[in-house]
Amino acid sequence: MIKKFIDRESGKITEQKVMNAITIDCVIFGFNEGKLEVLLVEHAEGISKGQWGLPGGWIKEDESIDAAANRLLFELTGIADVYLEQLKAFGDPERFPLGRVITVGYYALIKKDDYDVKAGFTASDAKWYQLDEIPELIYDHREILDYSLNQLKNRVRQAPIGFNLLPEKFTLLQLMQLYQEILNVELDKPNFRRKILKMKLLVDLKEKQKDVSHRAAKLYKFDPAIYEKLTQKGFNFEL
Amino acid sequence: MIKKFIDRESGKITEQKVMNAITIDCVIFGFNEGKLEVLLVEHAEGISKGQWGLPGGWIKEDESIDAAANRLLFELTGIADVYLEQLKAFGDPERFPLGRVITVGYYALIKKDDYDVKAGFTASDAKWYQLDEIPELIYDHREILDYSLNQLKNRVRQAPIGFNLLPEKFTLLQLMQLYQEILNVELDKPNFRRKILKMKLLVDLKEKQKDVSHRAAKLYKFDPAIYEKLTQKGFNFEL
DNA sequence: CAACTTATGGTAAATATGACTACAATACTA
DNA sequence: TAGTATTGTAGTCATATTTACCATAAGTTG
Repeated sequence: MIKKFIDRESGKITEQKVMNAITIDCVIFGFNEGKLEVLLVEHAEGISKGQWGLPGGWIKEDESIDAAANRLLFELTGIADVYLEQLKAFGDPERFPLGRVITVGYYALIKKDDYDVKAGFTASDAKWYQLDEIPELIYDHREILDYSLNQLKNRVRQAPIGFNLLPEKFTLLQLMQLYQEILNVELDKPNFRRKILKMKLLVDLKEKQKDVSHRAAKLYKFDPAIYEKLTQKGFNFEL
Repeated sequence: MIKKFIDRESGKITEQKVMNAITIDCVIFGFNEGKLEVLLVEHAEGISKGQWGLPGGWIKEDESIDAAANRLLFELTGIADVYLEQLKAFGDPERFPLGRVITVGYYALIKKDDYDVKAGFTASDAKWYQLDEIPELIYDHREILDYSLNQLKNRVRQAPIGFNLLPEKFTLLQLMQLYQEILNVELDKPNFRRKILKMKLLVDLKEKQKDVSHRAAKLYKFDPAIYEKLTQKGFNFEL
């Protein structure tokens, strides 16, 4: 695409090729047995055949970026209606070997129980990886992944988004372990439970765990409506 | 740009037009007499002639997004070497009336004293606006501005970026007023000064204000090198 | 010098944090 | 069935941090 540029000072007109291709790449986080995991796909064709990367694809002409991210997420993994937030645009001219392509990074938080996302659910292979087992990734996907991890660490302390990684009903210990894993810290059980409960953000479901080989813990759920009300009263989630 | 899509399940191939134009728009913040200001430009030509908007332009084929943002900032305002950070990509299909254009938003923090940015420094008009006097803006620029304000509020509490809006040498009261304005809160002078000084982040310049009609305050400066050292020791800026 | 403005230091109550102890409930196992 | 292991839940207390003040110092202006 050729575009004319007018120099404001001299009035000179120059022509210059401008950017013309945009994709979306999505970091999908899951939480399983105390470990944070990321869903990666193996490319089945093209120059990156056999290599692992983030699920992604092209944005269509008539859809918003958010819509494209949701569509691609569903097309590639069957995942829908999840927490999905844009990270930023990545646009190093050399990031894609076959030409200039800018990509918009997203990250999703999913309840792994809800989606039985297994290897082989699409034509290309797909697999959950723990953070310390991530293979080499194509293009700048490692950079996008690292950026998303950092973003997750920051956001999770400022907003109640961690719940998106847990089942609908969860125990306080599960919640604490989630934060321990994401923030990479050790927390004190009694102190953590006090801090969370004091926010009055969680709904006590008056239910207990079943089929556990120890004292069953109370189950709670997160209610966005309650959070909404609290924020309107000036409440600020902070961990 | 036409692109082929392969449906992973059915193997069907469909063709679809994909995105093909990207711009950059930049929210430039300044701080003057206790008020946060934004630099807007009046479009001199085209369909939006006479209307106000954020300074911006096209990304070139061979430059990174960050480089494009820096270049445009300089071309449009003469501003260089300032704090400049990407917000995110904005891509509603209807955001630009003449076709599908995605824009990458940036925000810059500048020391107004350093740059004598006045109306008329480019062919199109430009002017600083206080936040409560912003005129109607073209396209989705109001949305980008609102997003940047929110981002600024969040970032300014987590990282020492506020100094970028102040002169090289500043007083603690100036710093406090800056935070009051950005965060929209009232702060206590003695408490604020203690909190900041305890971080040992500021360099006491052993100088005082001059030509003020009251007791002169000590001048301080922010030293990025000190901040660097402190963060390596595990220090986390937080206000 | 008095009145005024801003800088800066001090202090005490309230709140939050962090470390630790104790005990309750359940299930497994010997 | 008694003991052991595991996790859940409650309580305590010292310490650190925050917040809301009061007081005084150092200048400027008339």
